[in-house]
This record gives sequence, structure tokens and C-alpha cells, in this order.
Amino acid sequence: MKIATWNVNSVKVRLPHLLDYLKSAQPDVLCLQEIKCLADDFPQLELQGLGYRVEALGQRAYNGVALVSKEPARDIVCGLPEAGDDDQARYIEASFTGAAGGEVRVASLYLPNGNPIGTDKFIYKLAWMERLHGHAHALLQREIPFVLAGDYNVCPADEDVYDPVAMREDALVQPESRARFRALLYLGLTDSYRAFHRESHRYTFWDYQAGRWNRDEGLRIDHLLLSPHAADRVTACEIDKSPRAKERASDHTPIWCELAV
DNA sequence: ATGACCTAACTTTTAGGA
Repeated sequence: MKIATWNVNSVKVRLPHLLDYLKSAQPDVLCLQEIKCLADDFPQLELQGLGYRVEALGQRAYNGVALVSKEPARDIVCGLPEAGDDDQARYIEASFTGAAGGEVRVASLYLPNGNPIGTDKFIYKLAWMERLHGHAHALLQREIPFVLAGDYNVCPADEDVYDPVAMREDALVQPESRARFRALLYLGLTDSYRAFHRESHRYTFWDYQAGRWNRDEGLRIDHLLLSPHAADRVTACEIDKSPRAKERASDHTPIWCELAV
């Protein structure tokens, strides 16, 4: 089962690229972030033409996540537990069946940016990460393979940042953000990309400004975290840079892993 | 030198992104 994640930065603007990606990459499940529309406005007819279904948690103008899949999603859950008055559309999770009949729980998550530090936005980011940690802990008790995929807005280490000095005041690299990302790994989750690749300076995001893409000055902030049962089954993980090279590209590019299930 | 983008919206300017 090929599971990919991509922050598309508006699904309406990116629809041609999204259709191209589904046709060429053929993921079984594609986790989308920043669809930036209500679920009812998601262009699902166009995706149905390619044999894909959509489950979306939308929001007007901002955020919004979705699961695009060949096989139907089951047991869909929208939002993390303990949401309180948090109504931002940042989490959707469902179960899928692999070709060999195995079950995998897949989440599409859009972790808060948290900038600027020293504000409520950074507090919200850290609190959201703690809710994610609590939920990951609960999922582990179920002893099923799962993949938490999405835009984490965290660069795990300086090697994941083109210029750590320039970024030192950024919420994506703060020790508090990195500690909470590490806490997910300490639970027993695996950073899928790092399970296969040791090279530094491999990115999933390049800012629109300052020619960052052309200079390959980016960030590794989109991640696939695998439960132990999923990590036992993973056979590959790659960043697909080709969508970022197109005209009117998203500032993120897809990253995917393959599970033998 | 500290510039440079992009998207959505009660749009002509702002908020949010990262």
C-alpha cells in the first residue's frame, strides 16, 4: 500500500497538479493538507474520474485536510480528542485495506505553524502536539499498524534546514517543537524517511520567495510516522520532487512510503 | 542591502503561511 502526503496549498488552485500526481504516482492513499475549502467544495468529481474517493474535513479559506484513496475509507474520525473549542480543520483519520488484506489506519494531519514564537500561536502549536501525542499513545494500545502522515511544521534537526542560523527564531526549529516531535518517536514511532535515508539537506518544502526552490534551500517538515507494526512492513520511502518543479506549484512536494500489507 | 511569494476573502488591503 503506497501512502503519500502532500500539502497542496489550495486544492482548487492545485487541481491540475493533483490529477497529474494521482495518474503518475498511483498512491493507494493520499493525505492532503491545506485544501483551503469547505468539504462540500472539494473537487471530488474530477478525482472520481481517476478512480479515487475523497473524505475531507474542510474549513473556509484556511487549513483543511483530506484522505484521497482508491479503496473506501472506513471508521472515519475527524479531529483529535480533547478539542475543546478548537474548530480548526487539521486532522482526519480512517482505516484502509491493503492488497494482501491487511488493515492500516492512516491519518492526514496539519500541525499548526506556531509563528511567531512568544505568542498564543506558538502555545497553540505545542498544545496541539501534546494532543497528538496523547492520541498516538491511545492508537498504540490498539496494536494495529498506523501511519501519521502530514505537514508537521517541525524540522526535526538542523540537518533538515537549509540555514539553521537564519531560522533560529522560527517556530519550526524551536527546542520545544523538536522535543514534542521526539516524544512521538520515543513512543515507538518511526520517521519513515530517516529509516531509509541518512543524507542531510533533503527537503519537502521550499519557500516561494527568494528563489529557494532553484537554490534547493528548503525544509524537511512533511513526515510519515509509522507505528511499530507499520515499520515492520515498510519497504520504501521517497520524496517526489517533480510536482514542486511545475508552474504554479505548491510550496510543498509529496513524500510517500510503501507498506507490504 | 535584507530585497524577493502565494492564497483567500464581505478583495483594492490584510491575514496567514513557514
